[in-house]
Amino acid sequence: MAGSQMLPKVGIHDVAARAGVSIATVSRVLNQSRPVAPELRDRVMSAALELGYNANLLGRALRQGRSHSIGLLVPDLENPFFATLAQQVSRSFSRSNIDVYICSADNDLELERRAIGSFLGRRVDGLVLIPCDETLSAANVRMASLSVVTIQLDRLAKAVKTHYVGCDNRHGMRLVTSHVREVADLSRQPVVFVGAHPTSSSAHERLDTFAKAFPSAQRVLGSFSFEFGREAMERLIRQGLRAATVVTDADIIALGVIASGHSHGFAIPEDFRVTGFDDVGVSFLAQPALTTVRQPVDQMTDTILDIVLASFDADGQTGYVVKRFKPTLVVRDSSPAHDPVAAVDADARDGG
Amino acid sequence: MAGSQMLPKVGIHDVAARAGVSIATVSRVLNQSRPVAPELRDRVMSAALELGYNANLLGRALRQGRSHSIGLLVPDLENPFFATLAQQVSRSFSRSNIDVYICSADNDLELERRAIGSFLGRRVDGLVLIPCDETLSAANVRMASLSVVTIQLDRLAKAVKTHYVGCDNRHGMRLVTSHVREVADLSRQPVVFVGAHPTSSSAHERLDTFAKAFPSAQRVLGSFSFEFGREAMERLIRQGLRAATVVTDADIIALGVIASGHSHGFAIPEDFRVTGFDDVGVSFLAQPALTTVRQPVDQMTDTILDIVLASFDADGQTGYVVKRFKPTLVVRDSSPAHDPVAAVDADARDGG
DNA sequence: TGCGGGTCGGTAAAGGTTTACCCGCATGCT
DNA sequence: AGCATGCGGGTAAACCTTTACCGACCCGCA
Repeated sequence: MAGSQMLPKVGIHDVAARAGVSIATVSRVLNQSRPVAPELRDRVMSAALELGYNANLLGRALRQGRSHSIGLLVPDLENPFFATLAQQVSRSFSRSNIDVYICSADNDLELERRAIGSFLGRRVDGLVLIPCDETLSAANVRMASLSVVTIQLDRLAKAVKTHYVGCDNRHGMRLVTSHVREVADLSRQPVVFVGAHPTSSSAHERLDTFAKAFPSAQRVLGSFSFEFGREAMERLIRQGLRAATVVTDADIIALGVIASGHSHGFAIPEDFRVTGFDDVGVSFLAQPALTTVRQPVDQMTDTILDIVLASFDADGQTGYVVKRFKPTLVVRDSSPAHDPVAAVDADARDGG
Repeated sequence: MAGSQMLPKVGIHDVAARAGVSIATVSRVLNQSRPVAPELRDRVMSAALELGYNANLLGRALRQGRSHSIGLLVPDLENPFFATLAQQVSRSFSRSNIDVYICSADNDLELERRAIGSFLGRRVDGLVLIPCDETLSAANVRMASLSVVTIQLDRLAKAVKTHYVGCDNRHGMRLVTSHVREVADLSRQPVVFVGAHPTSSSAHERLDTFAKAFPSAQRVLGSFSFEFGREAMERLIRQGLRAATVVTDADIIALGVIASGHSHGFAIPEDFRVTGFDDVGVSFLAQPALTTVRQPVDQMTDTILDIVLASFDADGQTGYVVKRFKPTLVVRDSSPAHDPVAAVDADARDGG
């Protein structure tokens, strides 16, 4: 059950034999780690080419103690925000010729543990983690951080010291609440929160900040998914809600909310205003385009690259980098700046 | 620039020393590769536990010639269909304790080549590829297939023999065209195609089949992205199109089409009917819910697992597995079965 | 001419495992 | 009692690199 002919694996010895030199010379030519006489160099190069030599990175990593790769562990690839982060981390690191290997923990602590263990066993040079759970992932993150430079991304596990790169969720949510307050005050319509259970630091921080701004507002909690957004909205409508501003803590949830609103014949933003968080690709294509909070993803992933590269040189224990980027509010049609009617006009101008 | 204290790496020798046995015994205990006297076994186990031993998988893989991992290379993680495939491949393989490492080629042939080279260098036990380009990826795929069991997924590179798992795109598109033809014939409205350039086999097959069914229909071609779907629809509307059935070859494109239609004030499905392909998670939340073609993703990834496992036992060159699953048509509101008015009633029944 | 130093090739060790092979011991059978 | 057998432990080789170290050679300078 394999190809027509699996080529016999060719190693550095084979190349050396064919070129009539020692393996050391081959290695030096291939890695340019020391000058080699032009004639030998050519012989080695063509031998390698003819044999189709492909270095065994296991041997190299074993010897060097470096694998030229990092691991990236996300809780769920189907969450488009994490997919975007993954793509962008790959992009940032590809510039430095460091392979990025992505794993999904599938929102499961045991899988998260296993994946981290495998990454460590394969001696990745760095580990970027988006922990599943604010408290329960702590042990997993700690295990990683003891062996390799570890950067938590977007979410932060409690009580474990590592580098962290994310956005200022409290600031982001404050942008939303103050944006939302104007309309809410004028219309005297309620503000409700639909978001993930605060079991991840980002959900936690966003919910906290919302609760401070609207202490008595109703809150419906669930998971980071389309389905939950939809169910939550169904429930609210079933409870008799007919007009409100719905603040969510993730675009995917907001999309579910909007879908449910539509399917019940409500108009957005006239009946319900909706806001998201993250600014994933789809959100500006939602109908209506989603007001949301944008995170500077490429700056974030560039910072991660910097941390990893810095960890290579200075292996003395410097402090931990903790970087929270300021997110920005992107006001779109799902929750217009002032009153819905004006916004509809703006939309018509824009679209027509 | 590291943790408080990076623990010194503990190897099998350390465990052996602490347990007062030889490294062979340690290895045998840890892998249960041969029976060991209970007393020694316990000593080894507790020694390993106390030292926090974590096997170096590089050493193991080097020795065994197997890494207990496979690579999965996708063209673009931000395409939700590929994200779903990736997630599901991970799930299937996690049951067999084989790590799945995901890389994104970012739709770039050179990155694709590099990623495959790295996977091979790290001696993955199998490689699952979704080639970027039907013709230009051939060399990359071939390189992989010469070294390791290679399965092409969803897309098939021309003129290179490997295993293949995908869906019957022609059948899927025929389901769409015959579904669409009824309405089109009645309403005498045009049918247009909006889809990706036929540079991948799936795009190719879908376009082909559509063209056979509607030879004179207009076609707008671009990339597998929201943005393209939107631009294409903008262009069509600018050209004066006011009512039509828009057949797309991917849900993400369909979502772009719908968004653009909405933003110009058209009603869907009354003015424009729209169909997608793939049935990604968002599509049933689209407004209106998207008619699309569903691929049996979990069956597909289970098949991949079977192929890889089979390749472990029988390393004699058996033939290649080529499996095309029959997709199914999922009719939703974006393109109702018969006439739009009836469909709106159905929607109301369903939603209310 | 003799010697110091620089250049560059080779030899061998090291990195962490698994496993083929060997050996000692105990057991059981004749 | 003697021998075959088998169980279970250890030693060392092998997997594929990189690289420290050595040594040969050449050049230039005194």
